[in-house]
Amino acid sequence: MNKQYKPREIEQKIYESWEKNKCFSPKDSASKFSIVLPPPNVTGTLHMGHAFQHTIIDVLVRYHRMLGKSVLWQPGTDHAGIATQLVVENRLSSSGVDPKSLSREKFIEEVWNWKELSGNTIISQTKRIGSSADWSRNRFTMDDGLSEIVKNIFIDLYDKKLIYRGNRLVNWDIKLQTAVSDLEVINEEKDGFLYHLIYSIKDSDESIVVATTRPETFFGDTAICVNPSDERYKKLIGRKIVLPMMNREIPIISDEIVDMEFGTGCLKITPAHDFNDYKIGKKHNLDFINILNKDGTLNEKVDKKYVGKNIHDVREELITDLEHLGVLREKVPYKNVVPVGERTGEIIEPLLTNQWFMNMTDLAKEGVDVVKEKKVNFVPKHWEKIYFNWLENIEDWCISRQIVWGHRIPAWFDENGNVYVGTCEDNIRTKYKISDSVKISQDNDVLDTWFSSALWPFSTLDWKKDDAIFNKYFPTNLLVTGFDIIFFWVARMIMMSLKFTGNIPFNKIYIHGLVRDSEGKKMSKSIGNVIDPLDVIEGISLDQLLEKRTTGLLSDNQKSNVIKKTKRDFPSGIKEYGADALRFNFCAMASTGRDINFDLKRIEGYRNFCNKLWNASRFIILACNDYDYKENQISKDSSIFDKWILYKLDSVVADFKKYTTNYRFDLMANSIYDFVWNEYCDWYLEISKNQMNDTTKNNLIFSIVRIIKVCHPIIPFITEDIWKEFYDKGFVTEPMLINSNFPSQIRISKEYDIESRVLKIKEIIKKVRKTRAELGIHPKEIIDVKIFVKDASLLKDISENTSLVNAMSNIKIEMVSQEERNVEFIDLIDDDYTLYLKIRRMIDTQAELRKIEKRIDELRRIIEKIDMKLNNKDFIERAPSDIINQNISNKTKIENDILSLRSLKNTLSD
RNA sequence: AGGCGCGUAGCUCAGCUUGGUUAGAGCGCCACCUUGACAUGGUGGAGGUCGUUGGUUCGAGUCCAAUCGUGCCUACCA
Repeated sequence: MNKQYKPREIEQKIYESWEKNKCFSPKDSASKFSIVLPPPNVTGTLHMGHAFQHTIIDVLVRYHRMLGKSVLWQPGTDHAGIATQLVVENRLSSSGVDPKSLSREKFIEEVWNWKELSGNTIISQTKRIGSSADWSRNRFTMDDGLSEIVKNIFIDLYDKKLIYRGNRLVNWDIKLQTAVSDLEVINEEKDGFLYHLIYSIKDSDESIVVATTRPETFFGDTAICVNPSDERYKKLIGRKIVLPMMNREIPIISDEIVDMEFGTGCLKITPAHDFNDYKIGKKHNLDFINILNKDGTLNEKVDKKYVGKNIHDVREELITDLEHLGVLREKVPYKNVVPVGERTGEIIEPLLTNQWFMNMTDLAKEGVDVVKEKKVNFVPKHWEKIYFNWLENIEDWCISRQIVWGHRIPAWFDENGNVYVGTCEDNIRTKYKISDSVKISQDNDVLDTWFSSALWPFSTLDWKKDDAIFNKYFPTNLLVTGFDIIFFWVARMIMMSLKFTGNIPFNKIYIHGLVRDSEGKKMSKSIGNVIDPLDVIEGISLDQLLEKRTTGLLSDNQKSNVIKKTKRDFPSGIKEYGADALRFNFCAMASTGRDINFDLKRIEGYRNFCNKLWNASRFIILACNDYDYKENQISKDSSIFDKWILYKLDSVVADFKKYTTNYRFDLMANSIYDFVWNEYCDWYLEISKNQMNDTTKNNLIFSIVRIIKVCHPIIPFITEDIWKEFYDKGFVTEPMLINSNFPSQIRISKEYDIESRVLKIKEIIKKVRKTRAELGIHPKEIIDVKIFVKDASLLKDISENTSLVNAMSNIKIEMVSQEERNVEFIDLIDDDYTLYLKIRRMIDTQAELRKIEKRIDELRRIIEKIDMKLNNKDFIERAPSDIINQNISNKTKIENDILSLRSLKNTLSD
């Protein structure tokens, strides 16, 4: 074995051997554990969020696999309609091809080509972090099988009248020229103005003033609305105003929705271009005047001068015109919220269009019920509120998109606009008895990507195709995902599974936090603060990192800042830490759903941990080189230390189980870290050096094998590599760790005082070390120590282990049978024993005395506090007796400490 | 505006559900140590009035109320 742990040399080879040996396919077993991967975008690359999520999943998957279950981790990717289409369009454009010049078929072919080219990137990256998904079952939402299910489900929902076609106001992205989901619209606060416009009232000299942030929509106004109880305007209700420039008459109506306090208390209504106005328009039966073309230009319904101009460009021009006409009364600065398309950054326009909708009322109710009935549970629980809130306010889902990459809607129109839904043209003609003479053509729209994602938990598990697979693995045990995706995925998966399989898709939903940069900012290409998980695994030079971070920035003037920060935070780039360290870090940071601030120093710590584990294994291999290990069991004549370490290891095993059930991966990681480093390496391995007999050798091997197993789900690569060494040495018989069994508790000892006995010995060693360090006595100088032991069991333990105590604190110990008072010695006093240290040489006496005084004062204050409790009648009467006893024994202990300190003080003062 | 989090050591975070050790960890810092698994290491240490104020209680980092700071989500009054 190498002296140093080098992840680069082992990780890829190990992953290949797992794949070659088909380790990720489910084993045959009665009990199962299954999980579907929320499909990542096929055009994307792996980011920290994926890496975090995959780590959590993989820990659970590997653990359950080691428990001997049939484990299926179902992977795959999502076709991401709009995002993918944009990528391909941009590629075509930059190679000089106008995407719009291609036919639908040709364009789709281009997308498939691109998918073949880039679609595997994220998969190979996922493998690089060790994900043990069953790649032989990899699925893609546009695959034939999945597409078939999508189509059939659409038809079924249509036949059940849950999907319908309607002319409604939708969020329209004028750049993409498609409807987008309101989840894909970001509301941004922007500086704007509140424009006060004067409309004159027909057949009178009077006028009315409306306030608006979007004056350009006035071309489409079809009413003015005031509050019915507004004294200022009451008399005007029912009158008409004349729309300036247009000379169109529109009524003044009234509705309680109008806030009298805001603006002028007078609202212009543009039903075809505003969601609230739409509702008012419906309620009051107003005209709906659409003033917009699909590309965002104004149509012939507006003043001639403005026809063909982009609605986002005309505001200034229009305001000038209105000012000339005397229509503009004032312009008040105002912060308003503007809806912006997530993908394009374009202002989203509400637009009246024909779209396909899914009625969500009943589906949502069932989705709420299963969570209320605890059939589906969120971890952490508070996310269910978010879930309820969304489902309880849900509107019908607009499922059609005006793009070409995606599942084409299985609907056909005849020349009169009648709609027919079926699997194909032939099916339609039979189903609806349409003769061949009638021309029909398929709808050009495709389905929202999330429609197919909603089916993912059952469509990927061979629903209606392979009952054996489906019945075995569905419902899945768990969904691991980010909170930002609760609506996109979680809610819709639940609703669609209930509808079509009659069952929930998973019974637990673990919601993890966001991975942020070290300052807590969201990682984003446009801010230039992204850290790629692959770069943490394999390392990256500063130059390459700078190049990565300065491409894709929002603006050029950010560049120098990004360069400065990157140089400050990563002066020599990023070192190679390996996938295991990254995974351990994610586990350690995964507390109760909190966001993670990504800290490289922390990763380094876990890389060091890997090195520690590596070297502990190496030590045991070297130490046991001559030992013929064949019995996988505990020797009868184990020392208390042998028993103690197995006892501690047992509780780590128990912890692991507990922390998988309550999803506390941070505590799991800490439990392992603390045990391996602070107990096993710092104490047991050091102790073993002083008692390197066959029993200990046996116990070293027995324990390290168990440790490697327990560590494997978190850090699979290094443990599998160490396992190979163990296999070669005959420590284990199973060739691959991934296929081995997770340790169960062995409940090693019936001697329940083992831990406290070992603790005593550790305490003696630590006391000596501490005194030595405080007095500045060189580590190499052997101190003469006498010990008087009152407790019989301790007396036995010490006499049997004097050489060990000597070696670990570099002293020469002598057992004495009575108290010794001697000025040459300082006393370290405890309940059960007193230590006398012969200190010949002292350094900086004054500083030492000051420290001792300070410490004595501290301890006195603590005693005062305890006394206050003990002297309090209420405390004695009301507090439970074990608490009182605890306080009493603490007091004794602290008093002993003070005595020891006084002895030290006296010795020093002499 | 409403909802949900967060505020504990220089930094990143546990601990709060179920109140009771001298409030913990990693990193960083200081001193010493190139001892045969590991300097990606060892030994020891310094560092915290648990955001603030009140309340409940024998006892509050933990429960309650208020308040300040901060982050996110939802909805928006045009």
